[in-house]
Amino acid sequence: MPELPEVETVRRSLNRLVRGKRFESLCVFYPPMSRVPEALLQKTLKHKTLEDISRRGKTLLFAFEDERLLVHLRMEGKFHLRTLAHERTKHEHWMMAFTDDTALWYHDVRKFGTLDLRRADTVFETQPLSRLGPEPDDPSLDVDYLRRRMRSERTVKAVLLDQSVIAGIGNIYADEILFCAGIDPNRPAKRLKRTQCEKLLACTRDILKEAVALGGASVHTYRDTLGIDGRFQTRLKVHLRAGKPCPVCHEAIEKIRVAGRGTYRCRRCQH
DNA sequence: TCTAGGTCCTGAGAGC
DNA sequence: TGCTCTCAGGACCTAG
Repeated sequence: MPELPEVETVRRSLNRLVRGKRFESLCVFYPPMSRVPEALLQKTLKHKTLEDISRRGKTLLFAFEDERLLVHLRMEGKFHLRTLAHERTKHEHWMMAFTDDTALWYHDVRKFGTLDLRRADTVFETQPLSRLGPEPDDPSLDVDYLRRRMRSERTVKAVLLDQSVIAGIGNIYADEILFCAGIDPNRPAKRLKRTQCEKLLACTRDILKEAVALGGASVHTYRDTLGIDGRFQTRLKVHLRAGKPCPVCHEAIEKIRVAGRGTYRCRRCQH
């Protein structure tokens, strides 16, 4: 599933493929996916130039001059650049055509992805982006902030997955970050000590930075826009490794359920 | 206000 | 072989 590193990889690919193209039309084949009527998208974006594609958390922002098209890939969303003559396949749910007879097709087996529209001057002041916490590399994300947000009855993993705390962390990286920090995902967040918050923050930054550099992790069905696999999956130490030996102590990795999510941990290394 | 759980959705895999 | 059931999970909504 695309988390921050995978969405960042998609963003970079899309910038290479479609930046500078002019909007011609947009067709939504599965209406519940779009929070804006198709006619309004057409009217608002018509003849505007796609100047840039940026990212906030796991959301992609297509900058069409003074408008922002917000795309969330959720579980399985991916893009393919095709010609206008392409025949729609079963899982392609919307398509954005450009004036050069190319089109960006959105493919999503589970239909969880979303499409939204905001004005550039208010995009960060309105939901959903206004709810997001700092990016992992944001200087405002420091130990004091993290300790404040960890004053919760919830488990550490639930807090890490909360996008209003840190934007961009999903299930895979939450498991890897907690293993790196030696923290049990089931531990109540409020019981973390300052040194553990420091370690958690350092691991968050290190792991996400490395994952971005490697093009994300190709697990489940994720591939970037060009169909190229990421390489971070070879660095996963606990996620999807139930029953396999811990790379540190060789105890078997166990799979449990935390915050409603399948969670992998080493009982011996994580406390 | 905070938290947990249900919901959306489809394909893969297990079990019979 | 074919059917049914369960599981996977990000974000939003609702109930307690």
